[in-house]
Amino acid sequence: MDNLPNMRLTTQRQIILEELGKVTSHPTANEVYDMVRKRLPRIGLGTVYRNLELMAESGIILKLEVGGTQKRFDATTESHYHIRCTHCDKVEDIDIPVQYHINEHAGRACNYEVLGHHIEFSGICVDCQQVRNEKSYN
Amino acid sequence: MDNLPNMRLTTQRQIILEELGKVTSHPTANEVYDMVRKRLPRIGLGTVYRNLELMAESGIILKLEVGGTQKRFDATTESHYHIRCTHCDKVEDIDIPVQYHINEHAGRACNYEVLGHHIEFSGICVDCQQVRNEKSYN
DNA sequence: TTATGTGCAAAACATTTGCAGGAGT
DNA sequence: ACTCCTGCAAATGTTTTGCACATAA
Repeated sequence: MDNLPNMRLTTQRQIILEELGKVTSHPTANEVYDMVRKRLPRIGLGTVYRNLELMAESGIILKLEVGGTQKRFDATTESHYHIRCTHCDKVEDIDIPVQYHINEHAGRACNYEVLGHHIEFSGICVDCQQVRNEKSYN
Repeated sequence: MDNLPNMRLTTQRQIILEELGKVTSHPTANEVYDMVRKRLPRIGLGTVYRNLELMAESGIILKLEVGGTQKRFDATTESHYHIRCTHCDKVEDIDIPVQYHINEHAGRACNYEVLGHHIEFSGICVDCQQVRNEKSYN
């Protein structure tokens, strides 16, 4: 945040960043709002959106352009991949090596100036597998 | 559509499918609505949404869970990847081989039952590169 | 005939924005 | 002081839904 000129260090920004840093989930703006509101009850949802957007632009957090209806945010900016549960829509990190070379691959295959890529796996998380198994015993 | 029991072959469905098949772009529901409305002026946007969703569920079209604010749809159901322009938000197919094996990779790395994956590249399309070049001559 | 589908309009969400007052620098 | 930022509320944009009527099977 301090690497951006004209970006003030407000209480709201500090707390948003702190709360985002506390979790390993990939919360939506609304979830961040709920977390932050416990410490700053009067904060506005607009402020949360504005600041998550700004921080993502300046690169101190990551905005996940994943499927689903809501954007998600992540305090970790290192490149990594995600897996989303098709049942409960939870998003988790997945620990497989990032395929840096496929950007060049893609660059050769199209006329775009390729900037990056994101791999999103879909599957069924352990919790939802469990629920399914319990159901099949009925 | 005919592989689904209880799914009637209505004029609306046929035309939605036909129009989607005509284009190689990856139209949003609203864009499909505009295309279809030229032939069926009284069709409702809700009908378009309902049917795109149903067809995607039954596997005769593809719903792209890409970034951006709107869902996009594709008459091609074969697995392939996409690139999205970070300037104009256009989505195009990208012709690099699908990495079937990385699902197994992912399966070993997490406890999910991995169902599939999608790679979304981001970059700048030729049109937007052009615009940028023109601007820099000012 | 009857379950399913449609058009229309309203509702439900997610996100953005305008503005007057508040707070970092 | 002088911007930039915030809270609030209203606006916007996308998708879903309720319902009475229509229509494919």
